[in-house]
Amino acid sequence: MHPLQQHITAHTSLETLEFERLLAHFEPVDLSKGQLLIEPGNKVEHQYFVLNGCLRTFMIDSDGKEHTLQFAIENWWVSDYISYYKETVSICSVECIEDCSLLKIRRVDLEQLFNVLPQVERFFRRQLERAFVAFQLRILSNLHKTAEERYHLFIRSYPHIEQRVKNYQIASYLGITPESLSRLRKLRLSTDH
Amino acid sequence: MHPLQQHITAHTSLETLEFERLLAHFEPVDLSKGQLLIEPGNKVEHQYFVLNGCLRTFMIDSDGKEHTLQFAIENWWVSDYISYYKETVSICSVECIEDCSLLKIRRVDLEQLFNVLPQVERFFRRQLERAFVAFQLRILSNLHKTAEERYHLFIRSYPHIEQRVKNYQIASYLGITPESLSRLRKLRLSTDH
DNA sequence: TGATTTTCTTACCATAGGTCAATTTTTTGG
DNA sequence: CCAAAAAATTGACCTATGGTAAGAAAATCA
Repeated sequence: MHPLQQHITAHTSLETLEFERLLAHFEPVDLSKGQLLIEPGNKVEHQYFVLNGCLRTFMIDSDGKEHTLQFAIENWWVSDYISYYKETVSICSVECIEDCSLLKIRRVDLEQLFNVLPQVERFFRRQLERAFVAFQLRILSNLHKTAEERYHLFIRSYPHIEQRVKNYQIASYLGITPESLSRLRKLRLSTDH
Repeated sequence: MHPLQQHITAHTSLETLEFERLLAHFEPVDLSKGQLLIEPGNKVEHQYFVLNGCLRTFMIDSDGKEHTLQFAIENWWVSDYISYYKETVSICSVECIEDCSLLKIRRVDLEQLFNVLPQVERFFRRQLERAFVAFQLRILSNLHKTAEERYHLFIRSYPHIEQRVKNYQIASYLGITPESLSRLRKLRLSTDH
């Protein structure tokens, strides 16, 4: 079964014929490590399903510092969702941390499909519910957990991501400097938590 | 026009007959200032539309400190969305900051309605898109802005909320202590930013 | 494989924001 | 309208994390 079909049907029932109608609107995108899928200042007309590889959505602030909003690996969706939904130019970058093989779909095409395939709209609504919950939990986590607790929560929650990304990228996801992360990691090695 | 109908049709087209079918599934809830709409440890089966009043969703951590996820006033939706969507018992409280008049709908009823009224599902999907964007922006904001910047962003973004809630509640939304907020405010008075 | 670039670590000092405790101000409810 | 409770402020001190800089380690690529 197609990885996208498997992914969708894990969450929402969808006939094979319906899936094929949906799939027809996706186009493959292949990028190599280091390339940018989305650059700041452009319209964001697509979202992307990850077949293979690892990516990161991040913002560069006025001091030149990077802030990571999300990582994405196989079977995750990625885009600059702020700009995708607001229909504004991107404020974030999406970079390939590894060589990537993606499927892209245009927002307007997807919204057209919602009119004829209600189960597709349902899938994306549920996807959004899960993402929304994840971000609410992350806000709570940032509000009351220490950097060390957030780091350990991160590696427990995403062990397969931790191994594929740089520490400075994890630091920018946690909201600390690479130096602070390095200190936390050192601490942990000696006290074996 | 009913405030809920006005709110929905501002975002998604919906026939009056469809609206009435939806409205039939809402029930009024009236609470007075200080009462809890949702208490930790219970199932969260409803979400609520605010007709009148002001509420706050917050979590109490293991140190007894409060962390505010959202405020809600007229024409906003409120619940403990983490538990509502995950279908787990609540980890958050929702309290009435003022006397409140709400309309509640049960999640299972709403999902039934999605099957017969696609425009209702569409409305809630779009609602979720907007909320998702707001939370992504808040994450970015927490990652790189100082407490002072976040405070001023808050009062610029929600001037009508700022006037209706306590400073310690704003502090717990920003992720700082009431004492720190007090110091920021003092600073600002003298340097008129 | 070796040279170059990138990432990670460490040390030292700086600072935003936290903690605690006392006081003042505001709000609440009888 | 007043007493009590809640909220806000202030001051003194503290701590987690940031900033900077330099060297070590790891990754990249010609």
